[in-house]
Amino acid sequence: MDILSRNIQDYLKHIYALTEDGGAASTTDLAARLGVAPASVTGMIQRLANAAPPLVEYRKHQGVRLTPHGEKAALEVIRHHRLLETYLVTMLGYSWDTVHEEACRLEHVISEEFESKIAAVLGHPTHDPHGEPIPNEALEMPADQALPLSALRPPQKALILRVRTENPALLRHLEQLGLVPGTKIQVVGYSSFDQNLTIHITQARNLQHVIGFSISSQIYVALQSFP
Amino acid sequence: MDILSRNIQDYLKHIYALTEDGGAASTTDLAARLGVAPASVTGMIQRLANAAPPLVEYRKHQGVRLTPHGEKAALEVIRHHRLLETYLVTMLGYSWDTVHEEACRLEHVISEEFESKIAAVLGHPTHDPHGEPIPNEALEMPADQALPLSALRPPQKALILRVRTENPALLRHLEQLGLVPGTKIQVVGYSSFDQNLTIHITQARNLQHVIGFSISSQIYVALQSFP
DNA sequence: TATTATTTTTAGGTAAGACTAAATTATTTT
DNA sequence: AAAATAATTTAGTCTTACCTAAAAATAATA
Ligand SMILES: [Mn+2]
Ligand SMILES: [Mn+2]
Ligand SMILES: [Mn+2]
Ligand SMILES: [Mn+2]
Repeated sequence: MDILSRNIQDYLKHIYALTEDGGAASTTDLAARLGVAPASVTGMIQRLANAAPPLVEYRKHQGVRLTPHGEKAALEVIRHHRLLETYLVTMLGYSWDTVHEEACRLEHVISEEFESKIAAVLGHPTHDPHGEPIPNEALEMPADQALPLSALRPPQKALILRVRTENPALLRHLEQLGLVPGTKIQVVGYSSFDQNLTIHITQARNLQHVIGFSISSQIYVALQSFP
Repeated sequence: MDILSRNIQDYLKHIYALTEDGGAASTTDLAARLGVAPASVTGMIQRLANAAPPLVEYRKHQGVRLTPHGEKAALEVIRHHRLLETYLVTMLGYSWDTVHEEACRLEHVISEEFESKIAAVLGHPTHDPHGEPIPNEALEMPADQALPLSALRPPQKALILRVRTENPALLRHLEQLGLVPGTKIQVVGYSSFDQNLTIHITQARNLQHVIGFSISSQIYVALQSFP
């Protein structure tokens, strides 16, 4: 298993995302993310587990997690992806809702030379246009203590760090609302019935929005010191 | 045959190159260029000929040529390739002997948006770093009346237009000799025994090189008006 | 705990695109 | 024209990566 096919690279990338916070990645979740039948995932998972060296650790019906080898390979793809997104937005004027698709194709074919050249041109960025951390050249992921906006309650204040979606329509929506990385906000309302949050955008005088859980759980923030 | 696989795209590109000056492309030549067994080429050619619409015209043992459909597809890939090469050299500092490989992978995955963005950034270039013409947006190939340097005899003068090789070692060699697009030269010697040409570089006082046919036939020039 | 419902795996198939070895066809040479 | 050589095609396999349908295992519910 010397050179990894682009399909395998995508599998590893998605397994990484699904296992980032602890648990194992289930067959169904992977199938949904990859747009593929669950049976196909089972087949691929078995190949990844039987590879030499193994890329995932797998116990039937228990889901998968990455081995150190698999994680390294995943981080390499993720670095490519996020550097590319940054490059496309910064240097070629892509909008943040369209970069993902392009980067998802390019990530598998660029050389290490290309990677290091765009990293240099960009000044070795640590975060992509959505605020996602970019692993450094040694593939270490910059740590941050982000938590989902959905976990906040009034009157907590926070700084938006990243937006964890690739959905172009949602990204355009968030941009319209001003809920982008770098924005300072305050939670000013919460409804326990539907989990809606009312968000006030600190910089703007009377701008506030009511957002549902499916949005607030995708936005990651850093809590601001609070008197 | 709606979307063409990258393998098919490469086949079409190489068929274009082999048929550019008239004739048909033979199975063996294609196999050599693609780094694949002749039998594999036969298999692929049959698929290309039976596609709807057909991409090549094929008669057993007679070689192939592109249909108008196939040619359009080939030119699309060639435009991608040459724009990419130009971008990599101009914007990312690649050297002209290393761009080919990178462009050959990227050409199959960039979107039309990417194509038009880099074309715009570069100011819609008409030639790539090797002097090869870049088809315009309508996929029309800019015409030029280039002829191989190997066809010249003393004391003809010429301007180097392009270098038709992807061989990194040869490209580095030519750069060293100063035989790059834009250079003005004069043929000052010819040996009918080995077809060697002695080339004088006009700009430089006493710089001249003896080059063999396998090099001079790869360099394309425009004849300079001659008294 | 027994029965459903959900999730996951197995079994059997397909399509691309490559390979090798053997068979054919074309082209040269004698 | 026959024989030898070179080029091309056919036949039979292989790998990757997907699919559907059926079987099996796990989780949820009565
Ligand atoms: Mn991808
Ligand atoms: Mn991103
Ligand atoms: Mn290519
Ligand atoms: Mn070129």
